[in-house]
Amino acid sequence: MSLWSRTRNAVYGEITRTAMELFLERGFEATTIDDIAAAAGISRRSFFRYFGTKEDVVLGDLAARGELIRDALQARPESEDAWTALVSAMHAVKAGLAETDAEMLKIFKMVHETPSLRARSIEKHLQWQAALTPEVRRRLGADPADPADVRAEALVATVLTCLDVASEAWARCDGAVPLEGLFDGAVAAIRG
Amino acid sequence: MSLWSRTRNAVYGEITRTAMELFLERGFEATTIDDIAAAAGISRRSFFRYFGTKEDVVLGDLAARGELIRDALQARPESEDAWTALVSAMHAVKAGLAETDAEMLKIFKMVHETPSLRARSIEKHLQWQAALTPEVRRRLGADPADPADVRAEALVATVLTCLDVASEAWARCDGAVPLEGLFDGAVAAIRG
DNA sequence: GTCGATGTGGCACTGAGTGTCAATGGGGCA
DNA sequence: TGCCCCATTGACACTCAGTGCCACATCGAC
Repeated sequence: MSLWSRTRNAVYGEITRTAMELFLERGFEATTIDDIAAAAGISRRSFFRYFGTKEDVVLGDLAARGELIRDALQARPESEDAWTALVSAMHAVKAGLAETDAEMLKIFKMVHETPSLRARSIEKHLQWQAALTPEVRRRLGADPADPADVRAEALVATVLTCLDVASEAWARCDGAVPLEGLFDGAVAAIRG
Repeated sequence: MSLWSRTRNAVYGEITRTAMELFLERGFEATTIDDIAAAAGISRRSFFRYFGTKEDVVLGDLAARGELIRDALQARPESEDAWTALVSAMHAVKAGLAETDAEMLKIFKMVHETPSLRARSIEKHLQWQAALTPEVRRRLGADPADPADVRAEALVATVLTCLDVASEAWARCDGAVPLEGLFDGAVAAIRG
């Protein structure tokens, strides 16, 4: 058990490192799974035992971040209104995906430039949305079974949209303006 | 010229009709392009001369709708603030994609249930966003070259998000609640 | 040491999407 | 009418992502 999971984690990390290196070097679409497998010293078939799709190598841990935001949201005081709590929760998990800002910037740009990555990234955001909505529904005192009550969905989706807009602007200006400020700017534009 | 474009339009329509029939009958992913081509009486290769991807058969004319919304937005009086103009523009183009509400509901559900369709659909929304942002920027008096000014992007993206949330709720409750009301509910939740 | 569970590689397959090429057939022109 | 240009088409081969299957190796438990 211990050895198995250790080697598994090691292989997982090795694939991720190797693949990201290739992606950033020659581009996401120009890198085939055969390339990654060969460079990581595994078989093509084994790659798919670690990652469901090529996109998951880049966006894999993005799904887990949804849980982080949800936890941060639940930690917000009950006295805060839903909108404020959501915005505060987003601030609490602003930690990056990559080691450095420069690397994160490269990844962001790659995601925005590659249609399939962009699409998957948005799918992940939809998962965040699903993870956050119940708590917001609770705070609003909405009937969880009422499908016509879209208030919680609207609030959650809008805050995530603000993050999206901020991320895109951050990548567009090469990280010159801090992401946090851009997010606050977007939030302020919606509810000044 | 005339005959060519006429036959081309005819074939285009024939593929669309045949494919949608198959999609609604046995599902989007269970229908292969070979199935569509065979049913429409064309070759597999010709299918790709009319549609870039299988998703485009379902979402093809969705792209053009972005231009419609932009035109509706430009038609709004200058005295309206950006948010109100955007919401009004959305109302102006609420016309459906399908003949009947029942058919539209089926299509909506298919899109929401199929990951690849869902992703493409959101990509189209991003195109709408790009089409609408310049006009909103103008109305806000923002510097078109300032990448750090995210107000216009935030407003546009949020209104489109409201539409998305409303559409999903509409499909979830089987069209029992009118889409327009759901959209208004989402908008009110953001800016009551 | 044997047994079951788990990881791995190899192979074949489906299905989307692309490039190429020869054949067909309409439209314009002498 | 005959000829040439050009768009469309089908057929074939190809790349690449992703999946199912099977045989083999290896780790841990008994």
